[in-house]
Amino acid sequence: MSDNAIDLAEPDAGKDARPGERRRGIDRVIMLLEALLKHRAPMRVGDIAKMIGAPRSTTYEIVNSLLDAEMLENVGTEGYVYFGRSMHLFGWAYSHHNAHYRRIIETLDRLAVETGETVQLCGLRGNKYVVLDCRDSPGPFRISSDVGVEVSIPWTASGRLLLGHMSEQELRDFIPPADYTLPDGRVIAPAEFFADVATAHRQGYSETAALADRFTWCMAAPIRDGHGAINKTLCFVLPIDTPEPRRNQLLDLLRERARTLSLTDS
Amino acid sequence: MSDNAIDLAEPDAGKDARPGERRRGIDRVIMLLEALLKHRAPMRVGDIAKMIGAPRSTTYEIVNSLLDAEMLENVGTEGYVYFGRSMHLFGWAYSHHNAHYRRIIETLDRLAVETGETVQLCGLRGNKYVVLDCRDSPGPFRISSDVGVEVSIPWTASGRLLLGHMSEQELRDFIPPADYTLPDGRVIAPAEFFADVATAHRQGYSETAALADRFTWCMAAPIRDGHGAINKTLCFVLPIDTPEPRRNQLLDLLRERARTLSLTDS
DNA sequence: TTAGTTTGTCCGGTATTTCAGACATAGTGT
DNA sequence: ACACTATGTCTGAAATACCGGACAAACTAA
Repeated sequence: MSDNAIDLAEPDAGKDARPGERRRGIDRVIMLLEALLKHRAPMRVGDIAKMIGAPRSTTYEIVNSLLDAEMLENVGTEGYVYFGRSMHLFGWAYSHHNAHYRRIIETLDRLAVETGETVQLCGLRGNKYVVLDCRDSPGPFRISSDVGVEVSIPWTASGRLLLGHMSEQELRDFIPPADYTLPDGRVIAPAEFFADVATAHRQGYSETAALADRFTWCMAAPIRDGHGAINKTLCFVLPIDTPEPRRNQLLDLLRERARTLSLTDS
Repeated sequence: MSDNAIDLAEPDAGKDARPGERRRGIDRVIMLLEALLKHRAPMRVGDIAKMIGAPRSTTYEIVNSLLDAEMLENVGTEGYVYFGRSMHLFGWAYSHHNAHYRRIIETLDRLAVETGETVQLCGLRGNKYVVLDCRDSPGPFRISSDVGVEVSIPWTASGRLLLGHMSEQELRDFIPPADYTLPDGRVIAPAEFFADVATAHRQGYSETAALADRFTWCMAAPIRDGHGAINKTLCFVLPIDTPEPRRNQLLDLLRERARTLSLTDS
């Protein structure tokens, strides 16, 4: 209890964790990996068991299987486990299975080197926004956000682009109401957000200033797949005081590069 | 049958695939992911079922669960699946969970930029050698080897370093006899290999010329963990005709950088 | 057309796995 | 010393996940 490894403060905790319920090993594995990703640090088996609501004996069994497969590995002196080498290889295979993704990563690298700013590749995961990859600005003011951490869509510029294909009703159904509340307590009016989405769709880019936090100016441009759909965006995270001429210059660059990466014009 | 999606030509195929044997879902999942990694391309559910020796109905069930979790995703028009977005995130979390790995990757980048050669980060996976990450030479002669593909240890320079802590008897037990046979049919004498391992251990680096293929000169230097053990190596893959002065210069650079990355001197 | 193959789904039975709980051991704090 | 908590392993028993097989639909080839 000294460290709060378990955060049961989740609003939706215990959603269907009725005790005495038997679950499949596969589902346990999925929950375990998601829990580990959310926690972002090695965990002990006991804490994993509590976090995913599984019996300890079952958790040991599963963890040992995954350790054998190197999908997890022991870290630290004892008892802590985290993702293993196999996961790296699976993830690498995912990233490189098509030439398109490789081109995107190269562009990300080039943008970062040329501008010295923080650049991100963003997408959706379920009804949340995630950073898929990033290159942090080398400057002293490092505004970094971790790859893989789920963020409410309305907090982000990219989110406005990624939802451009949805009708207002679909948006209403898709976004959890709680996600309109910003970290500092302010609330975005849904109607305003819907208008932003429509604007982003029309303009082909999106910008937000001091939204998720007070210090950043974000701009995002869409990468379209072969069907014209947007499921990834390229994005700059700038200090809020970046002068307007430079912002515009960066926006043009971002849009041009994203257009180059797109597989359709539309 | 038009494409050979299933390669049952594996020498160890059907090792324990006695029909009528029931297996756990978890084990099926592990086998499935390994199969996908080995195949290195999207596969159809039917082919996966054959490759891992599972009933089709079971395979559909498992694949659908993994699709829901985004650990797999549909690719192409229909029926093909490959690793999904979640895998990328899990793998990314693995790569960055400690500062040490990040430093290693930065060094890899720098070495590649500075020298223009192919640089690799290598390690073991079970009793095979794998490339964990690489930066390919930008030149016209691209000697690339895929991340994650398992290779026989005796074929590699890094392998000789990674086994430095083993006794001759341990080496005998560890290496499958078939792994001494090179791709072109030549056979490495085990005694010679054991001597190489000892030499590499003593020298603190290892070199091989025209071993796994006729065109490459490989050199590897050890990255030691906090206990002095070697579980990763830094490695150059050079064209075989690289002049000796340059080779020596590169070897010095490689050894210096690997030493910098090591957490112990030993 | 027919015959053959593959895909995706569904269902009932049983071999197996998950579960709860106990246990020894180790650590912590008073 | 004590009480308390957590770890890792084992076991019996019951719930159920996996399996085999059947089925319709789609596709191919002759």
